[in-house]
Amino acid sequence: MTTDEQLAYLTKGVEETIRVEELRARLESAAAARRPLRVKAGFDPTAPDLHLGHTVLLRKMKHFQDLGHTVIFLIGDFTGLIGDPSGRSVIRKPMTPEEVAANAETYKRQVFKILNAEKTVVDFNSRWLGALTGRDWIALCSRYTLARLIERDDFSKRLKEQKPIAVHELLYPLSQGYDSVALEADVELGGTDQKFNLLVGRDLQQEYGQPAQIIMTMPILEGLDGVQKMSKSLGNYVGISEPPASMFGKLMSISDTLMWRYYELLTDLSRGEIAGLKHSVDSATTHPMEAKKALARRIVADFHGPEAAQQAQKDFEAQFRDNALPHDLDTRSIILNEPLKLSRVLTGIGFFESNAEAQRKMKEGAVHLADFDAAGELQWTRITDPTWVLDPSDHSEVVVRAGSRRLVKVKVNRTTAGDE
RNA sequence: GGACAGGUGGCUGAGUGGUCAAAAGCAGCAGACUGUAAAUCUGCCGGCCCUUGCGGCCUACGGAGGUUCGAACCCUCCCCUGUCCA
Repeated sequence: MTTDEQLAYLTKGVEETIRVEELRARLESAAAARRPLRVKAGFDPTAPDLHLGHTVLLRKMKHFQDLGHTVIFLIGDFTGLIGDPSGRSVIRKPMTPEEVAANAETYKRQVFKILNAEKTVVDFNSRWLGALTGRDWIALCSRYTLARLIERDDFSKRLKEQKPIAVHELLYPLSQGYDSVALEADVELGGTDQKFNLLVGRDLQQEYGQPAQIIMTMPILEGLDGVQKMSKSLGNYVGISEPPASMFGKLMSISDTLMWRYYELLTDLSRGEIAGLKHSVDSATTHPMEAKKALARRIVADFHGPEAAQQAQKDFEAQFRDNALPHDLDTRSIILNEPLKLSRVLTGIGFFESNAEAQRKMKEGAVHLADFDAAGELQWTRITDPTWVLDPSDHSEVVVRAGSRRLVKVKVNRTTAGDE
């Protein structure tokens, strides 16, 4: 591959590269020296539950691996104590080594669905940051200025809005920058929200007599709501370990506009191919829902394989188009000896937060029970009476649905006498 | 250390003695319409209980006390945040 081809491959989908010319030079010198580049990306140790938003970055890391470079998957177990100053933050409780190790394992299990395990170095920044002495910290801090730190968007914004900024938060960019020094990183990847931290790394490396790393920022993926970034805490995410049906369903619920963004960031289709598909939808040749199904199928296949993706689509169509039950219907067992209000059952299986909410939703007509009639046809009955009672002697199992997303089969078991 | 301004439900933000479980907006959930899309309309949106009623009870407006028949609202002390001065 020529350098130009490599550049095109590596910068595809990237929001910003600082600087492309430096990357070119670094690629060339590395090739000449037969030395792989050291490519670093940091991850928070507290959220080992990866979602599609993370895969945008992981894909880019993989591209570097494809070209033979070394990817360092850095777990920020030390910086995790500070917390990235993206909100108001306090000093977090240190995690035990066991917790960190457990999270790292979880990471590996998920990350290697995309990354090549053999070409990935997993490291922890507590290895060097934890070893710094007080003097080392002072030395590190002396190499940067307050004015430059508060240039950071989060800081200047909070300053302007008269919101608090704790002093330790200033250490976050410095610590992350120092990681690059410790690792002698050639390239650091991150989301666009990481730009400031990545730039600090460039500066600090030069302060410590190293060539400045090239930084590449990846777009932040919007969550299912299409507005806020995909995040677990906002609940607008698709986890990469989720079962196929759930992934498929969530992807089908995104807006048509967002669909194109997902096509761009979560599939391997080229821009040209995507544009072609979009044109086909715009000209009413392809129904938008079909385009969305294709997207969902593609993404599910990435993590579960094509057969599972195919099945997920079939189930989806059965459930929402034909009003049937999915194949892998969730089943919950409950113990019930006495008749019990359905509202309590619904709260018990986690459909609703409280009995009060369950009753409210029942009144609103959100709750349905499924039964098979004499002809074996599935019949849905809407239960709007909040006092409706489930009698274990009438039902050994019921299928309940609340809203469009909550659907489960409840097995009603009775304990034998004296078995409490 | 001083002066001043603030701390209300997931967020923004009204309310300054009873009619306040607390306006309004956002977010969320549900219903209708659909393609589990968008837009729109409607309802809900602290908890518990039941006889599901414009029902009863509990908890809640930074914390602790106090005044009052009654406090998010008044008083005292404390904690927290910001601005300016030092």
